[in-house]
Amino acid sequence: MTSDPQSPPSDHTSPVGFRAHDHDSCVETALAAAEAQCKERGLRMTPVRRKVLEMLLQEHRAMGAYAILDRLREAGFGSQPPVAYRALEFLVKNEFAHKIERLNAFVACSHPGAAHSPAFMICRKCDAVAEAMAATAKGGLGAAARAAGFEIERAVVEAEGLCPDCTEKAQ
Amino acid sequence: MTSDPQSPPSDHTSPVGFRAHDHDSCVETALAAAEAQCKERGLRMTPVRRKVLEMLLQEHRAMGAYAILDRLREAGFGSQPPVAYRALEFLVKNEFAHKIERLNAFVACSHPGAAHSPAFMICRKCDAVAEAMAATAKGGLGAAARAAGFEIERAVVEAEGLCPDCTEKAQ
DNA sequence: ACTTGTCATGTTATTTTATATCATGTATGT
DNA sequence: ACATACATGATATAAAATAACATGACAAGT
Ligand SMILES: [Zn+2]
Ligand SMILES: [Zn+2]
Ligand SMILES: [Zn+2]
Ligand SMILES: [Zn+2]
Repeated sequence: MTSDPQSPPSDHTSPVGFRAHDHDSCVETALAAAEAQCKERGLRMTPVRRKVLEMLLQEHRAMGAYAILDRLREAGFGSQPPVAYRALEFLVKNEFAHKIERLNAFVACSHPGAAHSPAFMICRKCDAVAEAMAATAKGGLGAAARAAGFEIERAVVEAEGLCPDCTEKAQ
Repeated sequence: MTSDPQSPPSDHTSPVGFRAHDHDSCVETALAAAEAQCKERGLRMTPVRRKVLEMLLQEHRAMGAYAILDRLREAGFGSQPPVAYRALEFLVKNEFAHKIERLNAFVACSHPGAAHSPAFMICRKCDAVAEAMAATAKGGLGAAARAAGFEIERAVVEAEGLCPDCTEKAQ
């Protein structure tokens, strides 16, 4: 399923979300990378899990658990909530995907493998999501945390706004 | 209404930024400030809204909508979800309170009045919440956003970890 | 005082998101 | 083949949030 048949040739640059890129190969690459990771770390990339990851990669935007579930049903997998939630739990725990708290939705990771604390830019118009690496330990929050004696273990950074496309269209 | 009639003189160590402080006066001050703000801005601080804000200030930690609703019922207000959600919507919209997305819960604002983009430190053990001012426009995310052509309008920053108290106890 | 418009509250019902639990199935190591 | 751990499937329920509609309070203008 090609979302954009004639995507520009080699513009596969960093903040993946908002830049044109060869999506098919991007999906395949990421899937292969995930499989490799699983082998390496002794994890099981089962059919449901792979299917969910594939969907998230294809969409390249945040998807709700029940939207995912619908597609799983169509694809012949189990059709009850736990099926989707369990696959998502696996993908999130192992950092193949992330949860966007603000949307109660999920998105494929753009930096698989690399241990990271992600920051997201979420377009409020088209729901596109781009993932950047966040340096939580630095910056104002890190300083505030140290001052307060708070031990940061994990951080959620979600910026909402307009993606380049939607900004243009809004002229 | 004091939730704790014989509260010890100065051991009311609910964490504002995880620091002991005179909570009663902190609540009263904040409530008064909110009322003043409302007058100034032509908003209506009605009984339900005041009660909810008071609860959030008293608790000084994240509270779920349904916990709030329970207390509203006890206090003789309406007992159906919209009652709580509407009061919360008002408080959040006008920045007297914030929603903690990660917890589906709400917390009173620690910097009322000041226009701000908050960042939270949430203790995973005791649920205490401290609010810091975030400089989203600066920092790595701001840079990434500018590079990607993304217009940040609003940002959620939520750090999870251990507060000083819980860190100590964990020795 | 009466009318009108706006905003707030209350209630019912429903939707959306997420888990708990138990039974069954599948891979893996011995 | 057996024991074990892990995955899936299905039923049921919980938790969080909203839609829709009726009623009530209140102020502004007449
Ligand atoms: Zn990632
Ligand atoms: Zn957009
Ligand atoms: Zn605040
Ligand atoms: Zn704590």
